[in-house]
Amino acid sequence: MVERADGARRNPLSRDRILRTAIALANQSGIDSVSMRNLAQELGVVPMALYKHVANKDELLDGMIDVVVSAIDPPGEGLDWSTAVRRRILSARQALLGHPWASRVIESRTTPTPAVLAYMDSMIGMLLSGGLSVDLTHHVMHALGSRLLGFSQELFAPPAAVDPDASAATARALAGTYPHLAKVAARADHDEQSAVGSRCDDQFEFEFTLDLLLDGIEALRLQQWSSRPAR
Amino acid sequence: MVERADGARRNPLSRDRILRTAIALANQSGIDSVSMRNLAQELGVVPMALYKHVANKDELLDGMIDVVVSAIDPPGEGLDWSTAVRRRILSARQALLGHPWASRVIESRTTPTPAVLAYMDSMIGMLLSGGLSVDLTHHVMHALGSRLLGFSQELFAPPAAVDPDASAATARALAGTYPHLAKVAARADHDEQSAVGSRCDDQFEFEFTLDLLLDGIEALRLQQWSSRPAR
DNA sequence: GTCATCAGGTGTACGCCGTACACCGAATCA
DNA sequence: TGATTCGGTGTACGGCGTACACCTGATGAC
Repeated sequence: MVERADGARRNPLSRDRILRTAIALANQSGIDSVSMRNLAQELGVVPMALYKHVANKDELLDGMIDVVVSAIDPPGEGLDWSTAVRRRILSARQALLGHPWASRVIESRTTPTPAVLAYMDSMIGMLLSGGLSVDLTHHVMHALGSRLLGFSQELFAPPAAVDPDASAATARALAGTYPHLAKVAARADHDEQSAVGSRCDDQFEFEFTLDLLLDGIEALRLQQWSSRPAR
Repeated sequence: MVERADGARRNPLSRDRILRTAIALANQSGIDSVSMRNLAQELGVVPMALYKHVANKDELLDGMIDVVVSAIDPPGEGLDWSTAVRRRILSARQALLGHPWASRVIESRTTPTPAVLAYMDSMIGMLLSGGLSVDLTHHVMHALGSRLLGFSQELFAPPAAVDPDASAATARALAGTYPHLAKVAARADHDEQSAVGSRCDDQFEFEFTLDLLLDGIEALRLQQWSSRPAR
């Protein structure tokens, strides 16, 4: 009997299986629980076995990112550049939304992965064919930054759990020390929650800023803006 | 002799001295080298001694951030909101520029530190007294995000060292796989460097995007924009 | 059919990390 | 004078990434 029922042979390790398991683990238990040891255990294998398929942990993380980024929709056709870019970015956001760890991992990488490069390349293509100059396109890519991939660098993460009592207390304390902040925060809970820490509508904030940028860029395009002195 | 010359007594540990040493260490050797053990050694003390002054490593990092953020200039007086905010943000950028680790640490924190809260509170005050509605101010704070503190979430860090030969080779390889990207990147090296990986003018990119946002916001203010249906 | 090769999983070990806990000397104060 | 407290010490634990030697079963050449 060459085929055994023990599963080890039926389900051999592979880079792909490792990446998919790592992503599932990160989605479910957070990126911190993705250690080589944990991941190996999840796969029913000894930690060092992973190293036959990924060079090291960095490459593992890169691989995870590539899988997620590759799932972003391709650009739509026959749209003006602005709505095409808008839709694609919102699709990227959608793709990353189920992988809350992804943005943090992408940020922490020092070298872009192939899928990210491909995505950026195609995004640049959309801008250029939309009539933006190479010059403007360059600055636009910087301006959009990580927003291209659908996430924004908020200054601090939203509070995990909301204990109404506790946050009401903090709210009052905050109001004393940080009056302006309290004023805005009080408005920020959208009519349905009462505490300072309650959630904003992330999607709205994201689109608000995205449109602010896209509108500004379109205006620059129309006036044939250039960062270099015309000569 | 109560006063000894051995230095241990003359230079007792203190939270402040720990924080300043940690910041210096991070500036010099990178944030990764700021471990409790390393830091203790730097201070000529045993690792556990630190715990008499900071609760744990997270609190240490928070403290480091607070020191840096507290060094941001106070708001200027007698300016229109937009240039006031612009100057303050650029001052924040200046303050963080000598501490390249700071942005990454700030991003990684889940809870804002007092100094960051104070900074944001005063920034909100500038916006409100500049004539922005509470509603608009809220969205503006989200839109500016980490840019408030003078850094932007670039998608990947600049390549550390530039080997002309190697990057010329990569440039050619890139041009095949990512033609649009190569086109923009080729333009991006500002007339003085030749390779793909060469640096952009970070300061220019930062101000470009900042102005894009501020101009857009001023336009919204003028038209009394509101995210809520007027009633 | 036999044997060398080799891909892929294993076991052990090293040097880091953060930090819990018991300890202890010196200063402080009743 | 004796108890208390403050701040630095020493040891130890469980986690991490991963280098390295090892083994084993499948593959391919003869």
